[in-house]
Amino acid sequence: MLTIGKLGTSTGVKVPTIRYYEQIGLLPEAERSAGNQRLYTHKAHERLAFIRHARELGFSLEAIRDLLSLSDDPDQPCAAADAIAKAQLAEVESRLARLTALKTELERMVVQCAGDRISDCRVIEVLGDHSLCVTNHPTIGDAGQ
Amino acid sequence: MLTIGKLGTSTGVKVPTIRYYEQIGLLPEAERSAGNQRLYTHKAHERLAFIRHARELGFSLEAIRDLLSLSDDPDQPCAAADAIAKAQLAEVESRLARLTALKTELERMVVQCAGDRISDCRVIEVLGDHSLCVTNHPTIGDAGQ
DNA sequence: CTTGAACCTATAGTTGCTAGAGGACGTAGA
DNA sequence: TCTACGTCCTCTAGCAACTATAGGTTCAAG
Repeated sequence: MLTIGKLGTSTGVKVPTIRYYEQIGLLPEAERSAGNQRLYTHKAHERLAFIRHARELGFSLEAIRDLLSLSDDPDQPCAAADAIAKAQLAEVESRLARLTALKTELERMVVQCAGDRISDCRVIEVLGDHSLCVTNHPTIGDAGQ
Repeated sequence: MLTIGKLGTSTGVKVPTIRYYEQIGLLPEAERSAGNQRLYTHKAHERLAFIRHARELGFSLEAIRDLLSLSDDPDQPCAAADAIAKAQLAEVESRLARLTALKTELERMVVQCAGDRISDCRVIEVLGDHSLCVTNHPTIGDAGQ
């Protein structure tokens, strides 16, 4: 049986984060010692490691909740888990594409400044005039409330 | 003079977001019509377009606040603006590197499932066992409160 | 002159934590 | 046995950057 601190160090998840996961129901309520301190089994360690790994891969807590409930029921078809992972992959690919475009633009912006005064500054200039921008970005909002 | 709705559609920023930017002081308080509705000048449109463009490039509102105060004062040296942009570029490059690694791993995960039951599901398997993972991720937490 | 879209304020909710206050527990040494 | 210190407990509030909701006003078209 591990204390919350040991569980934290062994999984690489901060103590308040573990309590938070319990609070939102991602982890079951832990057993308690005589003095009311949480005690964790090997199973809990595995579950938390799963969560942590999925978080590293960018899965939302909601997606992880779904994956956990799938893995709790190993006779189910695996299509649902696959779909979640594929959605995640699509997300990552789209973020990747956008970031690559941003990187290009930032590089152009930063290469050098024409002058040494703000009035000649390429950074400010590019940011102020979208038409200087090569890339196509999605809209931030769609206006109208 | 534009209403907030027109300003929103013309810049691609949602109406509540514009009000939010005013509230946190990124945009100056707008003039009001007789009926207390906000009215925007061309200057405000430019400023909001600048903000929006910078947000698209991933700059934080704090960074944008700094850039705006720099551009309000065009005789200052441009080094500070350059530094902000360079920091942003470094950020983007680091996110890009991590995302690329994640993509590889997700692809491996998704390629196909060995079986059609969860118990054989590669997605669940990979997430449950970090040692199946090739890439090096940063820790989510450093444990201990 | 009425309808309905667009506006107003104010407050609360979102995601995924993190930080702080104020106190109890647990263990090692004096 | 005492005491000190690290770890634990609960609870509440805060972070970014918005988004949503409630309940009311204004404005332009028909």
